[in-house]
Parts: sequence; C-alpha cells; structure tokens
Amino acid sequence: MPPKAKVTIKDVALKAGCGIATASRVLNNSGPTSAEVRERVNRAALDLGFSFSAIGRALQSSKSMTVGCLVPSLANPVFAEAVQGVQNELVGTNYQLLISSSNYDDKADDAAISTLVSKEVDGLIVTMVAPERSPALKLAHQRGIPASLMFHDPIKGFATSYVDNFEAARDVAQRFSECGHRRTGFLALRLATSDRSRNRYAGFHAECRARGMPDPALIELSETDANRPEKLAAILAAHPDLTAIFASNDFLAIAVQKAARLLGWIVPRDLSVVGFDGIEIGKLLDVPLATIETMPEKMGRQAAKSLLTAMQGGVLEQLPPLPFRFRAGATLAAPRAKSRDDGRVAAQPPSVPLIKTILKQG
Amino acid sequence: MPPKAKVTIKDVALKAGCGIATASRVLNNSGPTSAEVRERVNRAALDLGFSFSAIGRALQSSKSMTVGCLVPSLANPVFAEAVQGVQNELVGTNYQLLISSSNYDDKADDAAISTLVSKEVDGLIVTMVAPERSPALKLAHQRGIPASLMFHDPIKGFATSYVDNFEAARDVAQRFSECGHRRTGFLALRLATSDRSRNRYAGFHAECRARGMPDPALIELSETDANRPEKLAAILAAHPDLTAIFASNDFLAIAVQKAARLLGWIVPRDLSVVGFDGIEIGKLLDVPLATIETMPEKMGRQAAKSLLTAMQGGVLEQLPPLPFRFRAGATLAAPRAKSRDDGRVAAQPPSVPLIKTILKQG
DNA sequence: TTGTATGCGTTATCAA
DNA sequence: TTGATAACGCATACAA
Repeated sequence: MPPKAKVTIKDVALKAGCGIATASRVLNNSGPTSAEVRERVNRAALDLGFSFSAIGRALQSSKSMTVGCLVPSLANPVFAEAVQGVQNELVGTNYQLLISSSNYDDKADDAAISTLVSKEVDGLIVTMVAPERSPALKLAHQRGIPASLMFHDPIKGFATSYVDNFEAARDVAQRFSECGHRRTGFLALRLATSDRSRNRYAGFHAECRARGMPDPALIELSETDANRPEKLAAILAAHPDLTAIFASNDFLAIAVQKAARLLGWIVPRDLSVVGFDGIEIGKLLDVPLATIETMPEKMGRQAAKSLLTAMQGGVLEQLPPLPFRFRAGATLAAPRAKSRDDGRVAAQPPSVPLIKTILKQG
Repeated sequence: MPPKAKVTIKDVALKAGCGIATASRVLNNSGPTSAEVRERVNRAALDLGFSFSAIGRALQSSKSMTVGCLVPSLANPVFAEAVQGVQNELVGTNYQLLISSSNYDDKADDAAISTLVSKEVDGLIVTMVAPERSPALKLAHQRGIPASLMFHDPIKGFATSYVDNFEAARDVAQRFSECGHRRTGFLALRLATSDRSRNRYAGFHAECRARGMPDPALIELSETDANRPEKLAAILAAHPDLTAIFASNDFLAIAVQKAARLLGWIVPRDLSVVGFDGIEIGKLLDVPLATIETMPEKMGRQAAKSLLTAMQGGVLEQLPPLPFRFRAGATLAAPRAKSRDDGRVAAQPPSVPLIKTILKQG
C-alpha cells in the first residue's frame, strides 16, 4: 500500500492522539512537552514518514529559506563555478538555491528577477547584463530583499563580489609593454552585454595609452565565429601589425592559438597571447597559456557569505575585490625584432586551400 | 517613501474597493468580471506594484511550480551544461529550477533529495552516485513525484536521459583495435562514485576481450593527482607497455597528453589518447583530441521535456539513449611498429630533474 | 457579476 | 504541559 501522497502535521497529531500544536512543539523542540507525548509523536511521525512542508512554513514565517541566483549562463564554466561556490557556502545552512539564467538577455534578466521575487526568495545573488538598469532588481531592493552581485563592479545599495577587471587588464598591458610589444589587440565576445569585457578593454586601453603604446585594436567576435578558427584566422590576418593579443577569456585565447597555427604563425614567436580566467586546461597545453587567474568559486562563496549575514539581519558590507594573479605561460614573449612580414609565413606555410578559404571569408 | 514590504491581493482588493475573490478573478482572468471593476483592480495592482506570492499559490494549489535538480557538481562542465539544458527547456513554462549538488557524496545526495521533496518540488531531475539505492528518491517516487534521471542507465520507475556509455566505450576499443593497438589503458577519476566511468570501463573491457586484446589496464587517478601532470607522467611511465589510453573525460585526456610530453613521448606516435565528452577546446588543441562527442545540453533538455509531460499528467516514458559520435583527432594513430623502448625517449629526452621527480613520486 | 467563507500546512498566541 | 484558534496569501465553492 502506497503511503499517503501528503502527510501533514495534522496526520501526525491525529495518530499520536494529541493536538497539532503539541505535535509541532515536539517536532520542532520548541516549547515544553512531556516525555510521553514526545515518544508518541516521534513514533507517529516516523511511521507516517512525515516531513515538514517548507511551503506551509514559508507562508507562516514569511521566510522561504530560498536564495535566488541569476547568471547569464551555466554553459560558461566561470559562472557555473561561481554558482557552485554559492552552493558550497549554502551547504549546512537551511537555504536552498533557486536558479535562473538569462542567456545574456537584458529583458530575460529582468523577468527572471521578477519571478524570483514572486517566489519570495530571502536573498538574491545575481550577475546580469545591467544590474543598475533593472527595474525588478530595484523593486527587490525596495522590498528589502538583500542582494549581492557577482562579477560586477560595485554599485551602491548592493554588495559585490568581483575581481578588478580594469586593474587586471592594466597588468596585461604592462606585461605586453615590458616584453616590448606596441601594437596589440583586444579580443572579446559580447562587449555589449558584458561589463566585464568592457572593463577589461578599458583597463587595457588605458594602460596602453599610459605607456605610450598605440591604442589597442578592438576585435569583437560573434558567438558563432568563436567556434570557427578559420574565421578568427581571417580576422587575425587582417591585422598583420599586431604582435600581441589580449583575449577576454581563456577559450578565446586558445582559439587565437589555433587560428595562428592555421596561418602558419608560431605562438609566441609571431604572436603573443594572454587570456583571462585561468582555467585549469590552460596549464596542460603544449604551449601553456599565459593568463589572468581568477577565482570564480571564491567569488560565489563570498557573495553567499555576505548574503547570509545580510539575511540574518546583518548589514551587507562591501568587501575589497578578490585578488587576481598573472599566470606566466609560454604564449607570451618578446615580439620578433624585425618586421613580421619576413620569415613568419615561412615557418609553416598555410595550405593553399586554407588561404583560399580565408580570403573568401575575410 | 518605500513601498510596503509585502503587498497582497488583499491590499489590491481594498484599494480597488472590491472583494478579494473579485480581485483574484480579475488578476487571473478566471471567472466573470465587469469592465469597470477590472479597470479599478488592474490600476490598483499597478499602483501598488502587486505581484502574486508563489508561496500562497503553492499552498492553495499544492503545486509549487518548481523542479528540483540534483547533480554531483556544477564545477564539472558536463553537468553544468546539462543543467543549462534543463533551464533552457523550462524557459517559457512557469517552472523554476531548485538546484542542489552533492559533490559526489552518497549521503549528501540523499539529504538533498529529502530537502527538495520537503520544498514540495513538482518534479525531480537528478544525477547521483547511486539513484537505485537512495531511500529519499524512493520515497519521492512513492509520493508520486515524477522524476527523471540524467547520465544514468535506465532504472525501472524513472525515465532516464543518457548516452550509452558501454557502447561508446566499445566504439573506442574498436578504433584502438583497428589501429593495431593491443595493450591499452583506461584512465578514470572517481570509479566508485560514477556509474558512467564504470560503464565506460565495462564496455571498453568487454570489447577489448571480444577482439582478443589483453585486458585494459585500469588506472584510477585521485582528484588531486588529476591536476598534477608529473604524477600522471610517473604513472604512465610505470605502464611502458601501453600504446593507447582511453580517458574517461577530455580533461584527463588532455592531461595525458601533457604527461606524455613531460616524458618526452610524442602523441600519437608513442601513445594514442582518446577522451570522452567532446568538449569544444579539444578541437582547438595543437594536436586535436580524438574523443567521443556527447550532448549534455540535449540531455538536460530531454530530461526536462519528459518531466514536463509527466508533470502535466502524462506518463514518463523512456526514450532511447542520446546519440554519441566518435570525433576523429590527431591523438589517435597506429602504434609504432617496433618495441617502444627504442627511439621513443630520443625524440625529446625528458630533463634529468624531471626524471628524478618521477622516480621519487612513482 | 460580486463577496464571504473555507482550506491549504505551519507556527504562535493564549487560555485552560 | 496541552490544545483550540488565528494568521500567513491565495483560489474557489457557494451564496447573494
């Protein structure tokens, strides 16, 4: 015989032969109870396989014990790790994670926040296209729902867990400069929907200027082209003067290496590349990737930690940004002394069909 | 002046000067309402910034409009993508995703399911260490909560979205055999907590036998060693007879390439490697990775799709496994004709300190 | 067409 | 020490 679909505290009280208030007191260890009724209630609960309904509780206590989390996409390992960090920090508390993703869509962001709010989350942890322009987020804030941001630069009213993208990018420019690079490029994916990329570009640009280098070439890649090394190769070929590329994430940086190979260029001899994020695989590559190491998991943890204190009535305080670290790699070296045109192609000439493809696409 | 922390339908009714039932009818388009009261209610709702409380609704309708999802870890991109697939399929429905992860822990798995059930999720999508041995999952099933599994082989009572790991692994063995490999190894991470790895090993082992090859060497790597190429190199060095390695995921396969490089071995000349999963980066490598391509996102989508029909009263039906596909790559080739001892090391002799390190650790 | 009253599962108040 | 009852926000049966 299958157990009842729903067994409530009422059933327990009935079976134990007591009032529901008593049953509640026993099961919650709240308030005085006699040993004998305790025995009966516990055994009834066990027999019936009772467990509290979080919904009933939420309604009565007006605490859902739920944290809402919004990220652009879990397909991006950086966000996935951050969410895992949040989750790791939430383990042991009684909070559950309600997740949403927007696929980098502004409207979807706002709708997602609204939904989370209507689910009465006790707190929010979000990364969105434009948190400062989200009516739903503002509403949540007015409603007194504590929120902490991930990956964004600090905004008043919210605590933010982030890495200083501007500074990190300046660091890269500095490394390039110290190696003797002058003409550089910045490669990114979704400049319009990622303040992270924009900040990296800004920092990179600023430091290039500060060092008297020419402004970096800004190269924005479409989502689909990111998976087409030939396309990227064509783009690189169109920028023959660049000696170093700063890619806004490690995946792009690896794609640049591939594209360079297609062109017969050797990294770092013919082109230096530095990535961002510091994914583990970068270390395992034939030519280990130079990159900025960040700590997405810690970022999630920190966001969750601040939020937890805020939800317990504490104040949401802004912590300093998480550290980043330049990871040295074999993809960064001094540019060739002479003009790049001579000798480079000779190293490993690209096949004729490839060149045709490039010309057709470029 | 900040808006009320909570504005309920009662507030709306009051402001609109009508009963709450009427307000409910207007806001839900359920039941007859006069144009005039509709106007008043809508305007009141707008003014007050009213939105329904999902909790009140859930309590009344006994539908939480929430799907519980449990995976071992979001730090594994395969699971993260699958969850994103679930999410993608849920967009447009009114279901929200309640997420949990267990970090590959049996007990945590069970606890997580219990929590999700007490949150009264309307359905479950899970990947766990041992679904067939989870009391909480069984209880959920008895309670009539539809559940669909991801990544596991089918279990009675649940619909499963999966790829046939056994068959895929047989495919790899076949490729090895056709290339002329005989002594092979299977490299995996968490054999005890991953039926996926176990199934891959089983299929690989079975096909090796069927083809008269020696049984593959089973190499299990600890979590930490996976990030230590020197350690892996030492292990490989201890298996000098192997000519091909089947790694249970692409990350490990790439680590094998790194380890081989440390030993001065050239892939695929001295060692062939095939991975599993088919991550995008594999294509971009200097030596593109041969691997089994799978579709985690589709897996999540399929799991969500079945669950949705089940939650709408349909029956949870078992679909055939998702397809896999062998992706050719430059890491697989015929083994060297002669005994591997001669010539191999000469190609690129490992440094003396490295050899010392290996001997120390090995 | 509208409003009142009830119940969903829980906790808290208060009287017994 | 116990139990009846109100309240949480909502939808609905039913009465008006």
